[in-house]
Amino acid sequence: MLVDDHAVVRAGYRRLLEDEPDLQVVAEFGDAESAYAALGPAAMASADLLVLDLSMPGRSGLDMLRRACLRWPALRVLVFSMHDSPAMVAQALAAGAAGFITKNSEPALLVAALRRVAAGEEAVLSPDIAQAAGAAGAAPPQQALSAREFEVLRGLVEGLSVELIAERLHLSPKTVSNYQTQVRQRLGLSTAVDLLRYARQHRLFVP
Amino acid sequence: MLVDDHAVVRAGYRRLLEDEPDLQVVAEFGDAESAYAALGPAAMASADLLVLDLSMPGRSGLDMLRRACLRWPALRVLVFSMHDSPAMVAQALAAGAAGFITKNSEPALLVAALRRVAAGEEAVLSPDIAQAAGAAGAAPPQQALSAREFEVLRGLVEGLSVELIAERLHLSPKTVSNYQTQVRQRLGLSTAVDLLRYARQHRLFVP
DNA sequence: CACCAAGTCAGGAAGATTTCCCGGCGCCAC
DNA sequence: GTGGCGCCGGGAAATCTTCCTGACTTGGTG
Repeated sequence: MLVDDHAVVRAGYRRLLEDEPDLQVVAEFGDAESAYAALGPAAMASADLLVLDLSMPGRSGLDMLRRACLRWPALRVLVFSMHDSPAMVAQALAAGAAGFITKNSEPALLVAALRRVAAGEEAVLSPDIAQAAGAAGAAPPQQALSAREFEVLRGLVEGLSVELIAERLHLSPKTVSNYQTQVRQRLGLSTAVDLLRYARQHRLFVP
Repeated sequence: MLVDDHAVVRAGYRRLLEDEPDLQVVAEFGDAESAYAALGPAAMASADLLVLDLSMPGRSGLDMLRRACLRWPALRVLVFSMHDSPAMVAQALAAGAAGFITKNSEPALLVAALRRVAAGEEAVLSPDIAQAAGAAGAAPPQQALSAREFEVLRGLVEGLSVELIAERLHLSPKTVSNYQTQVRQRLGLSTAVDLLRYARQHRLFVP
């Protein structure tokens, strides 16, 4: 199954995957919600792997990933994203992804990664990510963030108010406010502008 | 549907609208929250248009607009405000409004604007706003800021705290705080992140 | 299985900030 | 001069942040 909001890109690597005799695309979706809705016993029976792009409009792809892996533990997901920040990779793996490949990887790498994920391997990373993660292993300040803290940070960086974030995550504004405080002190940032600078430097969310 | 916190004004143009045989007011609200709460499938079925005053207590007008348009993409909103700053107009349109009419427009203009919005037209502006927006298109809108306001904006964009800015400008933190409020209001920006985005878009201070 | 550590969620209370409203200055223009 | 406008901040009220606390769920671990 493929999930990617960019139809052209999606069609592109669909073709690419179908050139492999042992790979077959049985479904594709343009947004996380409809993909999640389509997950069910039937889908689980007919599909072995899910290729997921995280950067999609609307609800966070990360969120969909989390929910999907929770609901269908047998699901094997390979994240296929344009992002390459260690923080994003860490979040994706923690959310239940079995691998993470950047979109500027070689086509052969995608296929290879898919086979490794299918074989049951965990934490399949493209080389560029593996080295970035290695470098960040020494000083990964933002890996200290929990899933929720990360989501709140995303909202803040997008310029959403605390209330809006609370609504999006179905939380009390109070809780979001508390998370905000935690994030700020974990990251050692005082002003909101510092926050945005930090996110930009670490290429966390949209440029 | 009408949303305006000033009951008298609301009743006034309600009458005005109901003088038109093809227009009918099916609901009205005095604050953004209750209006937002009332939005639902039933409301969407019975109402074609929403006339919204942004300047309501709690700064919630824009937020409500954003949330409402997010949740109900089919919603057609005409903002009917006393404000006419290009920044505010831009913000409202960005938030999802289909039109923006100032409260000192001719009554006939409101009716005409409503019909144009109902017909599916986007960015329906009253003449005064259209010309203000046009002027702002050529001349930078941030020139509406006074020197002090500009300096405070710079400090904020640089990520300085209110105290630091006050110290740099030899002012009371209180004064800086007040300027901050003014700047945000003039530019129609609510969160600090919006502020930074604005500065970046207008190439204000070199990042 | 008991147990602990960590994450999630949110309320209360105290403190800090923002916002709104207001008044006093000084400057410039008409 | 007088009215408008920018500058500067005080007071009061509203709002937000911060810190603390507690309940509940999860994922290991001995």
